[in-house]
Amino acid sequence: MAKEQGGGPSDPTPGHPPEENGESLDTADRLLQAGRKLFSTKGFDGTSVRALTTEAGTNLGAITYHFESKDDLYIRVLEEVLEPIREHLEMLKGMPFSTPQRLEFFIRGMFQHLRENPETPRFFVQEIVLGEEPAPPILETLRVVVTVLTGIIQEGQAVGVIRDGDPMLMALSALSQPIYLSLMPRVLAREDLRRAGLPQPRSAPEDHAVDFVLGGLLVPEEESP
Amino acid sequence: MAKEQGGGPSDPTPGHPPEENGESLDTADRLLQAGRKLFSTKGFDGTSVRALTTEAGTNLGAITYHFESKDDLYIRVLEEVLEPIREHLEMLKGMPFSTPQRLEFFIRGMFQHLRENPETPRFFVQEIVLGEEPAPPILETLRVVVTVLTGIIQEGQAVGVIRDGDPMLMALSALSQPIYLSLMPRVLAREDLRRAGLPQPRSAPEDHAVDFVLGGLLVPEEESP
DNA sequence: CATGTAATCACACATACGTTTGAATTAATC
DNA sequence: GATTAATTCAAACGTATGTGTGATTACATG
Repeated sequence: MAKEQGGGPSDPTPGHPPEENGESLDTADRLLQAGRKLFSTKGFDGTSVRALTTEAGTNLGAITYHFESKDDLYIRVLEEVLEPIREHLEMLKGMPFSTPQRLEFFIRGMFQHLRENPETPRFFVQEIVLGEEPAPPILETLRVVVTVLTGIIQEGQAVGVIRDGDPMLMALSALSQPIYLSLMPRVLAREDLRRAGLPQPRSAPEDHAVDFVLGGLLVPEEESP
Repeated sequence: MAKEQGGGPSDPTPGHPPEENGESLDTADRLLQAGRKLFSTKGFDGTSVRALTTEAGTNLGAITYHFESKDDLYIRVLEEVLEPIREHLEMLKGMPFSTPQRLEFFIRGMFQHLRENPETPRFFVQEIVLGEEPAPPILETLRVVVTVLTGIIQEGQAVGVIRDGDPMLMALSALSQPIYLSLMPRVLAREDLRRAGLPQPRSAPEDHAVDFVLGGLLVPEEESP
């Protein structure tokens, strides 16, 4: 086997250009792309190495060569998918916003990320629900998100703009809306459900989520007496 | 093969007592029970026929005999798990409650069901996220739940106790809380996350969910001028 | 007790799985 | 142009998969 032991096929120092996307990605990147697509929609166990390598247009052995195993490819995909979320949270921390503005910024940022990366909530939910325990990148992301959100909420409670209540559960409820509302409408829009008379969403989930979460967390404004 | 073509091993008219649970369930029921446990925690693809029959303490061929196939067993499990939800909704329809009372009744009823049947939300999100399309029992349950909830919300909007907004998205948000909040706290209570300083929930998710959903949907009460 | 059906069983079948192997090919270095 | 390392490839490995087969046991009814 022509492979150094370090882990992965050495750094591609020789002249690879920044890689336009579409066709001319190198094999490892095409495998990551195939992993995003297939793992997210069919799950880890529902995705075979053969399906991945076919989707990536490469050979059966490519996963073992470029990554160590199917498991390792999966973890790499997960890390790539979750990275932008933590970046978004870093931005959130450094901004001089009020509590409601922070919450709205968080929700809209999450929606934007999930719109651009529809695989994310699928991975997230799979990891929460399946297997002994979620993979490390999921746990770490969850830890960061909940910590930041809980902090924002406690801050708001101290100032009196957020209701009394368990900050941790409030954080979970806020997080639930982008995840849940980026998954469900697609399902409910199915042809047969529409024909069965199911009412369809008429407004943007994003705007609804902001109203719903702020309504659920903020102390209601009093009418001037 | 000693099996009639109709589908399933004829009705057990001969003297089966109502079946205490625990040990003395017959093979088909033990397989359904094993399916609940394994399918819900490992997914369809992650659960082998051998794992199921071993868990049920029976022979490898038992699934093909008592059900037609692994797929058929899965659908049967799904139907059994979802049935009580529709029953709960039937009760909800017939009750002379106000809109907020209806919403609270729905949320608490869902929490109770999910507490007694922790597999339900796992099946639900697996079906939403994995595969081409959710299985028929899921779609039908979803249709009923969303239809009923949307009706309640529209009714409340007509009377003026519920805010303006898309009734369908409001229904989804209400449904999201029992599902999401019956899954997440278990994950966040993990030992390593607690050691990493993650704040832990201090109150009942059920009570929080009622406050959060009602806060997000109801028109805020005005202070008397 | 004899008969017939329901249920269980051990085992075989064909296919699909993730990974390994070693040769063939490509691309960079001297 | 020769040498070397990186990558791709076809084929094979051993194991696990879902289902089928036919014999065997359990049990109610005549």
